Amino acid sequence: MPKYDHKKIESKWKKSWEKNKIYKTNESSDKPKYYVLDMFPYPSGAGLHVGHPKGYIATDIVARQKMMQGYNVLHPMGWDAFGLPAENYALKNKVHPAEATAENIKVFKKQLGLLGFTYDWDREVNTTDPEYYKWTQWIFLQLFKKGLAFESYEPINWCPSCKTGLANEDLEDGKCERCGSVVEQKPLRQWVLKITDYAERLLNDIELLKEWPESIKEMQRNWIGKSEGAIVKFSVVSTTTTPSPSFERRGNVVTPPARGGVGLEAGGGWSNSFEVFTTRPDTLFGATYCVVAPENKMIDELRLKINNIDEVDAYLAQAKKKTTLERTELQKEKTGVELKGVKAVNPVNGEELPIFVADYVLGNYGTGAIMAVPAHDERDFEFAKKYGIRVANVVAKQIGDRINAAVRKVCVGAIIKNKNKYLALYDNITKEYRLPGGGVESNEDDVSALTREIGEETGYANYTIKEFLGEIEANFYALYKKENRIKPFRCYVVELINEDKKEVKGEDARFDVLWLKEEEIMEVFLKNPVDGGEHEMIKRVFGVEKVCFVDDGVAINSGFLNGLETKEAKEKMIKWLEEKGLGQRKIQYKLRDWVFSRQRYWGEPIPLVHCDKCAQRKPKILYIHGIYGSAEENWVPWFKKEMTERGYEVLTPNLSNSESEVNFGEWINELKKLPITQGDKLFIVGHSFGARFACKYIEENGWYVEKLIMVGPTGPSQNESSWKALGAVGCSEESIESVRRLNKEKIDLEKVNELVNATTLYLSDNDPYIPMDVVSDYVGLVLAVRKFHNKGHFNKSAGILELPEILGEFPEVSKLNLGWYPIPEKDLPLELPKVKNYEPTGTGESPLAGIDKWVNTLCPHCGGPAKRETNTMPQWAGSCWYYLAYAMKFGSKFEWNKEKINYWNPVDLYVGGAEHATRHLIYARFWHKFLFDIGVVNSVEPFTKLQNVGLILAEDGRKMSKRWNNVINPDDVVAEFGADSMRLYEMFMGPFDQACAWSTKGVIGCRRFLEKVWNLSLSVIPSDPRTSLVIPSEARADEGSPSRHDRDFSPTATGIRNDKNAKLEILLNQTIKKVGEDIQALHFNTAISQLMIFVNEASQSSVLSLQSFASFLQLLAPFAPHIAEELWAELGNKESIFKSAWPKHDPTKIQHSEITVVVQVNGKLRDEIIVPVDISEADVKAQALGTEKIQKWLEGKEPKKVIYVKGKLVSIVI
RNA sequence: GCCGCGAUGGCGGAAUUGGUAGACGCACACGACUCAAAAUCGUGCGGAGCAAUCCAUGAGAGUUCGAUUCUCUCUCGCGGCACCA
Repeated sequence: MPKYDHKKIESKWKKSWEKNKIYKTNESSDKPKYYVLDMFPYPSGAGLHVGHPKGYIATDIVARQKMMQGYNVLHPMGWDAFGLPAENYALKNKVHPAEATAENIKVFKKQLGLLGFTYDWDREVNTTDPEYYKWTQWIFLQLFKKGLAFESYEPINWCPSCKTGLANEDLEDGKCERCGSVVEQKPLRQWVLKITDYAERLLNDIELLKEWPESIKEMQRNWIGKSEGAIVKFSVVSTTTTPSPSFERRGNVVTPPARGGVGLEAGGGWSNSFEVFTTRPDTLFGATYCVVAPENKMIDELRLKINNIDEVDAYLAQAKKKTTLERTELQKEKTGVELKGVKAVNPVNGEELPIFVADYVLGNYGTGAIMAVPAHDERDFEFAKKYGIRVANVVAKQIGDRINAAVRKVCVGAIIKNKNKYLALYDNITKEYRLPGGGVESNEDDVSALTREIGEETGYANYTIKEFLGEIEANFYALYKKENRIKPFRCYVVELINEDKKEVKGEDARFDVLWLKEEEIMEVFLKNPVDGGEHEMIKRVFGVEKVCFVDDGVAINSGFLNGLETKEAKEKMIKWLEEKGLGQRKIQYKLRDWVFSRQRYWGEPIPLVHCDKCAQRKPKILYIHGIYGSAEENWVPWFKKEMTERGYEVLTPNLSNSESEVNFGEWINELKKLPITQGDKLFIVGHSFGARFACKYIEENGWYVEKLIMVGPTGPSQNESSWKALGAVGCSEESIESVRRLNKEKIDLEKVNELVNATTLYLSDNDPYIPMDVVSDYVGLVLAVRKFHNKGHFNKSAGILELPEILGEFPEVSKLNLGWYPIPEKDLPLELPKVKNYEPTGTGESPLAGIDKWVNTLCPHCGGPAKRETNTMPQWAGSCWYYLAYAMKFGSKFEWNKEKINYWNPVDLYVGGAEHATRHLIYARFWHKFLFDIGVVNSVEPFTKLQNVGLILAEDGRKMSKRWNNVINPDDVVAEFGADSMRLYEMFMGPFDQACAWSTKGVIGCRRFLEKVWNLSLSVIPSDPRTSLVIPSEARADEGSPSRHDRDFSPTATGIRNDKNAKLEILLNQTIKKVGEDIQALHFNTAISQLMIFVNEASQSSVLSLQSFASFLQLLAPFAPHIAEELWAELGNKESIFKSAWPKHDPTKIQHSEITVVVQVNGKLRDEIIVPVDISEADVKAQALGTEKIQKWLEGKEPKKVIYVKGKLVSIVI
């Protein structure tokens, strides 16, 4: 047999596998499915280095093992090919990005091919393929239709070098993640995805991700950044007496939105309130000033009331110039300017507080304004110190538990001063700080007690008592004595005369005497968790609150909150605010909406069209009243006024209310006369009978409705008592009969559901006509149900003349995307036009904007002239759903085949770099949840198990990079040592998820191992005939019977049966067990180590059977597929090793009949004994005690205790 | 600053329901084979000591018969977030 020639073997088997399509996967299989996925690569021009394939090797190993274990395995590969680098490369080299990408993919594919992966290339996907991005666009359109994509003009992060807007996730330290340029804030029209609507679910469902690394989950939690707190409303008063001139806008001010914050009074007055967000509503009494962010529009609205507006403007201009980077990184000192002439009124105590503008408050978090509580917030504290603002302490440290506290005798304590330092004692036993002092004995006065204590505890003898600070009550847990205490504590200031001291003896020697500076001693005591009165003493000596206290504690100086712990105080304050209408509970997230447009060429076109004419049309609300109802009663007039102010057109037809019966046809006819046309943003509110009728109307009309709100709707669940109640208020029999009739008439709820984007149902617990049960009448609709208390039938007889809750159902008009229409789905994909000039413009316009022929189109709605959206999607779009695409591929096309998608979904194992934690992995989870919501995938989460790949560093320990000239190319490694050696080495380097430096010597070590295997085969496989051992594919290794084989080389037949043989058999079984388990756990390094142990042992023992060697090859096959396949064939097998069944270990053969038990004396290893495996505890103990060595260690003493750990050790305690 | 993770021979690393620390590989040393070298095979390989034995898993303490594994404090390194109220 020839020497191990990797080149020959590897090319031979690659061809064979390809030809026989052994990796071809299909869904028609009765085997269980297993979906292993790699994060698909971005095909860069540089090609692969050895680090890239590490993850692919791991998935390949798992895929091959799973195949052998009888799973139907999907292990695909594709290309994430849109994005800036390809475009930049193309620009530089004057080739079209499509061509450059195709070229790069070719190189990548060839490189990957060298490593012998199991990809089913028939399922290859490429995000830049129009057939692929047809579906990226389709998903975007679904998001658009559900109101989750909206047009925004807020300033966004703009990279001046990449010339495009970026999402929050695309920044690193305020710099562009791609090119490192400092990002600017630029107001820009853009498309934004409302990922924040999913924030809560993205956060909660992290719980479901049991098999994700904890670190990634933590990063996602932090990124989502949930904070619970409250919104508090502060009113603003003017302190200037000069009457303001008639209101006039200055400068280029954008019309303020109606949302939150400051509103203008109708008469053109000035703003009179603003809102802040806080997580510490319990500290409201401690607010001593307020801060608004420079971006906050209230400054403009207040400007006529601000006396120092020039100074403020200067600050705003300066703040605007600062980049995000400067605002965060160069944050050394906080700056700000007071808005003179106005004051904020603290709602809880009416105090007038100064208002500042300062850029330490962010415009895009919370409300862009804060209440500042310097005593309990580090940042506010810093700012307050700088500007000399009052600090008001309203939270005290939580001290002992009063209930179980022992009242102690009067104590004295001292702060000892020496020059500018102060003395603190550090207790080495309890690890706490305290001040010298102690109890006053019955025969002492304060001074003698103090003198005694200072002497005992510090040793100092020469000092004068300077000042008595008064008595305080200290309530605390005394660690040293382990009890709760309350003590009257009398405080003195003492000054040292000189440092002469006596030795400290006895119990008091446990103290270290520390001399601390003012700041240090405050730090030590004000932050010390245990406080025996020191906190208060320090405050009295140094003046109040020079250190701010941010922890939870007990409310003080806080009116009705006094004495409550932080948690309770928060709750009580929120309740108070809500009752008074001065604020409400609020949950805030750090997660920002996803800026989804890029002003570049190489991305998916956004499939929307804008029609100026249609944009002029207001969104419409159709209100349908109930029987005997009208549009002039109940809350309708109020509602009409409110919504008209918000920019909606509210249609409230009075429908014919015949005394005898309602004529559906007539109602429909009357509604058809209303000025509503297809394509209008239409909202429908139906009350009572009007609600059910609304469903009927939608069904017949067939137009798309943004939202249907059903208030106390009639339904088949209404019963005799509701009819009676109706009769009682004078409803005629005929009318009741018509309601009954419509209730019975079938409404196609499924169709209604398709036409309506969202449905909400309002019910009241004391509605005389509508029982809560009507919910079940509408289960066909995906609806939100809101149950109200005590609102009757939502009419004037229940006293309902306003229904404030309903206002929240309607989005701001600016988020309704007026004038925007999706292109019809049948026209997808909207292909990226082929152009000559795809350079970014840098103006904020996409290069596509310059192609008139492409831009100008017709409005899908009115048929008039319209323009296409010219921004493209970000690189992350295509990767949000690619794992589904592999299951959707049919030839060169994709098809949303739910059955096939759901066969594979979710991904069982997903392997990739940790750098995607807060981008791809959040974006993909978001899209997946959305797809679940619209019913096109069957799981809430896309990836069951996630595994991070550790980086491979260069041999010098640095990152592999052209710059350092330390890149190792896999092609070279494969050529020199073979793909099998490289695969083996990359898995052997260390723990899979850990970074590790490349070592060529290490590769050689793995190569040597494979050569050993090769040589082992020489000694095992008889040279002739070659068809010596065939293991049928369905055979299990552990049940293979000798009769199935052409020849029998089993140990029994050859007559070799000895110790060595049994030993090797046990080792093989152990190896089968360990390798199987280790692959499962992705502990490849230890699996390989076990394989090495087996080969070392087998090489030396010369009793290896063919059968055992075959099992070994099966274990090796996932790691080193080529050599394993070659030797497998040498054994005479006609079918691929990957069609064979993964070996199973024999549980009776993993343990030797005799085991070594070690004997410890007092925890130290002293001897070992060899005993039968089934020895009894008594016997093993007796034997252990009996050995010569142990007898020597016992020195005749009786053992106190003998512990036996089964099969491992005996521990003797003497 | 906050959050998370980690620290074991000359190097990569193994061992955690607490039970023989250093598996496996690399490097190194010696020996065999060879005229010689490479390759290969064999032996050794944490430190100290002739040895018995002692010391050793970042440092210090604690719990335990017994700690790399659990608890506390600290140091260093890596990753993430960073004025998010």
